[in-house]
Formats: sequence, C-alpha cells, structure tokens
Amino acid sequence: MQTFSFCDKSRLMRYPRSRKGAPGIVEVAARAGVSIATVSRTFSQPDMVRAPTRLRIEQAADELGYIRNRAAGALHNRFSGTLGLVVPTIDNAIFAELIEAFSSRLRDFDRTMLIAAHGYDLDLEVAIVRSLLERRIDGIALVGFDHAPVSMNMLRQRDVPVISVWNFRDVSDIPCVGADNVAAARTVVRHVLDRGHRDIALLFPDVASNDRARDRMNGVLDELHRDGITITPDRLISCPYDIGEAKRLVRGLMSGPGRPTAIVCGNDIIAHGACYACYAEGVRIPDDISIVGIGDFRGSAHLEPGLTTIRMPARRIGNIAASTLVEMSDTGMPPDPFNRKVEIELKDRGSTIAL
Amino acid sequence: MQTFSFCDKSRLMRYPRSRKGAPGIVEVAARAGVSIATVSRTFSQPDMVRAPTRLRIEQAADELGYIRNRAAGALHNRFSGTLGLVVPTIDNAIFAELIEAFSSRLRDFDRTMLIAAHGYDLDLEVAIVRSLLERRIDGIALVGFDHAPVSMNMLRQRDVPVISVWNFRDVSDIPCVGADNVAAARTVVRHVLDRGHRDIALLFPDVASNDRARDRMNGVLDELHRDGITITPDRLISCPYDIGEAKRLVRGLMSGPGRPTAIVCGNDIIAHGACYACYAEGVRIPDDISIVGIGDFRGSAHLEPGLTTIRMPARRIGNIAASTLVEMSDTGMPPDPFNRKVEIELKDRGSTIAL
DNA sequence: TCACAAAATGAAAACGTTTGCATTTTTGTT
DNA sequence: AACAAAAATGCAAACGTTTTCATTTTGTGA
Repeated sequence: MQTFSFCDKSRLMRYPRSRKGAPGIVEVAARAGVSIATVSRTFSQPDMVRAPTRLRIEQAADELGYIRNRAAGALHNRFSGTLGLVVPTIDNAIFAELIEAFSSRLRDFDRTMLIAAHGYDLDLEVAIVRSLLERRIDGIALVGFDHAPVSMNMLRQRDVPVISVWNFRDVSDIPCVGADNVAAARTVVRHVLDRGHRDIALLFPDVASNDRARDRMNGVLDELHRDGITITPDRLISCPYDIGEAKRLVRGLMSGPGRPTAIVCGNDIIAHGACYACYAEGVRIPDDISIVGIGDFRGSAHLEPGLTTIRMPARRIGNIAASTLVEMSDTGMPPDPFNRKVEIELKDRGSTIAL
Repeated sequence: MQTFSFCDKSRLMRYPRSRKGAPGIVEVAARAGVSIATVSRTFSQPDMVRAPTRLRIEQAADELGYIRNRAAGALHNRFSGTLGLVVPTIDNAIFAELIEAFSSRLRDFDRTMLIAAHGYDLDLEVAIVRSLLERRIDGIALVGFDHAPVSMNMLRQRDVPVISVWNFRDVSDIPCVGADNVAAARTVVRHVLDRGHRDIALLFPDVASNDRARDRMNGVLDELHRDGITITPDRLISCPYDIGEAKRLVRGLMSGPGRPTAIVCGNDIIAHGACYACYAEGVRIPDDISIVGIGDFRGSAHLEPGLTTIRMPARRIGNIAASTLVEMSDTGMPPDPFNRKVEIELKDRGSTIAL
C-alpha cells in the first residue's frame, strides 16, 4: 500500500503539458495596450489605476479569460493567500463545524484553506506541517496544545503565524482561541453531582497527546474529588470517540452487576453511543440512568430525551481563528488578546434526573 | 529590515516581513558546495544525484532547516502539487468520510488538498472554482453533475483535470466516480415494497441543483410507479438535510391522522431525525412504522433498531477520486474507465417489518 | 496659459525554483 | 592505461507576477 511507484509518476510529472489557451498578464497587457505593471495593479491594488484604464484592462482580461496566478505573486511578496488548518480528524462531527466556519470566514478575506487530518498521530502532524510550509501558507491553526517540538520549531524558524484552536489556556506559548475544557467538564459534572449522583461512570478516550480530553478528565476528577467521591477503576472506562464502541461498552456496563446511576461522557459522540446502548437494553433515560456529554454536536438536541451537554461554540471558534490568523499574517503582530476564551453553556435537556 | 507604514490594512499587507532565518536552495547549495541545480534535483528527482552528494546536500538542508518552496517550482513547471475538492457542505456527516479519504490518499502522492464548501449555491461555486484556479490546482473534484457552465468553461479553458464524485452516470461530460443513486433508491424502495407497504411517505430535500437527490427521488417514484402506487402530495414531504427539521416533520406526520406504514428518507440524516421523532412519539420501529434511509452514515448501524439503509462507500469514492485525479494530472489523459461506478449495498438492519 | 504638485503609468529587477543543454566526472571495456 | 559511453553536475534561461523607481500624464490655482 505504501509502496507507490513514485519514480514512474514523478518522472511523468516532469513533462508539463502545454498551457493551451491560458493567457497571462502579458497577453492582457498587450490587448489592453498598457504595461504589465498596470495590469498587475488592476488586480492587486485597483484604486491605484485610473477608472478608464482599469475598465479597459478588466474587459481585456474578461475577453481572454485571464485568471491571475497567485503562486507567481506569492513568490515575489511571500503571501500565498492560503492558510493551513490541522485537525485530528475531519470525519467525526467534532470538528466539522469548526472546519466549515474557518474555511468560509477565510473566503471573506479572499483566502483559501489547506486542511489536513493527522488522526491523533503527532508524527504525521509533523509531516503535515512540513508539507504546508512547502506550500508557504500565510498562517496555520492547530487543534490543541499538544504538538511535536519539531513542528513548532519549523513554524517558529519560518516565522509563520500560528494559533491553537479549540482548547483554552490562560497562558500558552502560542495564541489560542478556544473553550475552557476544564470548566466544561466541571460544569457538567457539577450538574450531575447536584442531582445527588454518587455512583458515576466515566467514559473517556486515551488522554495522551490529547489535551482537550485530558483537561476534561482533570476537570471531572477534580470536581468529584471536591465532593469526596472516588472513582473505582471499573467506573473509569477508556473509550474512543466512536459510537459503536461506546454503545458496546455501555451495554456491558448496563447488563453487568451494580449499574451506576449516571454516566459522564468525554464527548457527545460517546454520549450518543451510550444513549443507543440504553435504548437497546431497555434502560430508561433519565429514570434508570442519567447521561451527560460534552460538545453539543449536531443531533444531541434531538435525541430522546435531549442530551444534557455543554455547548462548545465551534463555529465561533472557527470564525475567530480565521480572522485572527489573517490579521496576524497581515500585521505580523501577535493577536490581542493573546489568549481568547469563548463561552460555553450548559444545555440541560433532560437526560439527567435528581435522585 | 522592513519598516511598516501605518496605513490601512491592505496596504500593510503589501510589505513583506523579512524572511528571517529561512534559507533557500541557494544557501543549501553553498553549504554543500554544489550548484543549486543539484540541490533542486536532490529533492525533486533524488535518483538523478549520486548518493554521497545527495547525503551531503540533505545534511546541509537539515542543518539549515531548509524547506523547499513548491510555489516557486510550480511557477516553472505548472504543477502546484495541490488538488481541489469542492463539496456542498463539510459540516454534515454526508461528505466527511469522502473528504478525509480524499485528503489522506492525496498525502500518499505527496499532494495537498484545497477544500471549499458552497452550501448548494452554484454562484458561490463559481467563485470557489475561480479562487482555486488562481492557486493553480493540478486538478479538481466536484460533487455531482450540476454545475454552472461558467465554472466548467473556466476549467476547460485551463485544461484542468476535473472529476465528478459521489454520483454515477453511464455517460457524462466529465469523468466520474460514484454510486448509482437511482439504483440505491430503487433498491431501498423495493425492499419496502417487498414487505407489502403501500402507504409510504417520502422525505426528500429540494432536488433543484442537487442531482444526487434528484436521482434518488426519480428512482423512488419510478419504482413505486412500477407497482402502481401513486404518492399523494401529503405523502411527499420536502425536508432539508437536517435532523431537527426531519424530526419536527415526522412528529407532525406521526401525530396526524392516517399515519403511513413506511417512511423512505432521502438520506440517513433525515432517517435519524425520523427515528428520533418516533422515539419521542412512542411510535415503535419497526412494529408501528418502517423507516429506511440512504447513505449508511456513522451511527446508522447503532440506532435502535439499526437503520435499514443503503451503504454508499464514501471512503472508497474519496480514495479512487484522489488517485484518479493525480493520475489525470500526471499523464494529462482522461481516466480509464471514464465513468467509474462503486458498489452499493442494502444494509438490512431491522427498521422495517413485513405487513 | 503656465508652473507645479499629484497621480498614473512604464521599465526592469527581483522572487526561488526547474530544466535543457553543455561540461565534467565516473564507469566499464579492452 | 586508454578510450568511449554513461552518469553526474553545473550554467543560465525561463516561469508570471509584484514592486521600486523613473517617467509621463493629469489636475490645480494663479
């Protein structure tokens, strides 16, 4: 699988096809009877050229079907007009909203998005960052704070604007836009504790190299500790962000002896799986068991009963991240504020009950 | 050292920041004691340079932290190493798998992905295509067959490899990789008809400028017609790809007079909403009502009962699309076969019952 | 109408690679 | 060891813009 005949392909690739009917700035200039400098300005700084001239040029460009080559410009002025976004995964409700918001906000600035997913593999992230740097992105957004030092060094050396998205920290090496995951976890656990639950199961993914999950986990444990509740190993269940796996694990939990009264899930994906498990086992939510998630993904509001969870404003994060990164790229300055926290909100929808 | 002028932003952007400690091919060549040509070849065609030389160069590059500038190369040989993917939406389970597969397959070929979503707005699609062309993408994948002529003309004039993904047609202007949506719809409706259902409600989105939905709708109507079943207007419900909306509409349908015995949904998102509606209304699936979807999205298998639907191999489509596009870009030839159909499969999971 | 400032335009030098062709070095054969 | 052939390397001309600086044109007030 990994052994593609790279040689053959890259060799073929060396022979450029003719550019066919693709006119450049030179052709436009000739047709409009001006110098190429004026054509260039017409597209990059329109108000520097007199209206009649500009019109003539625009018409010529239209007639020829001219499309400017930003790569050529980038070569000269170092701005590619492309920003990078690196996420753990695209294919998992979690980041879909973030991605779409980021991308669509970039368009408002006439920028485009290069995106890649590393599947929680930091080595792959390094390769991705390198690949993005080869494309001379004007800035890059990375999810979270856990990154390979070599990635960060490459970015620092190149002086590329970087921003961490999704998670929030008061102090950090790189600017961030995100939600306080510790607080999110605390809030939702507090909600459960306030309703008298003491026997609580936790379903969380592996927290190594995932600072969001780690923060949530810490928030949960800390809040439980505050109420003097200790979690026994059999109540601390490791579960990937996968509906099927979550469902399987919770079915086991439900059919086993000594069912907990509440389940706190690392995110809404897991919570959805937990709900499905209860449907399957005939366990009533919230009468027989309370379930909470974190994230408020698409669909959470419409489960039956609605899932009580923490709303994370993914779109807002994506929008702010895009604007901030563009600004950093334009000004060459760090953003102000350096660390940006977005609000979270408890959505109490009825998947919990007071004992 | 460049001084910033304090004018408006667009002016600021024009002044490049110094490139700081970013070495180019020239620095690497100097340090390794070779010409820049040899350095270039070391990275683009390694087997053209003798091993000892190559090693020396690679070491020099490492020490300097050199990262090649593909934009510069692209300028010369017309290959940016970047492919475009244009989807209606990123944020909606539908295309997430496709996107991720496409992107990760491109990485195997050392290519990157520029992606953009147009939200079913063909005018926006035109702007996006233009923007991608300004970045000189080596090829582009578009979802479906409904596109603005002006988009297609731009692509044709530039001779950019184009491929249509997701849907399949026997004959088409541009090559395609996708599933037969007509057949998918036929299959799932046949499944319902075979179980004796005659009073069937359809929940489909607006089919204008959405050939996938149109094909499905046509497949459904045709198959119903074959059995002499006519759909009255109140059984033909327009519903966007949105869980909440689907749930609302189906709750109305369930609580109203004369409930149908089966619901055929335009895709699994709608079907999920329909299921939630039934949970909410206490309508049992499949005993009281049969529900089928199309798409087999993440989660469909784990609903209770599992959703009977048509599996669309999104990953496979993404993988094939990426390979095909890279091949088209490398060879300059149309793919063979020109139209590629991926298999679909009925997943009978128990959300239907025989009357 | 003229002089002068301001605005618009043009000429040409970058930007950092790739590649055709020329030259040098290596390899293989006798 | 000599020579031819093959392989490796170097030279320099692109690639299509942007931008600086010089030049021309336009606008303004006397």
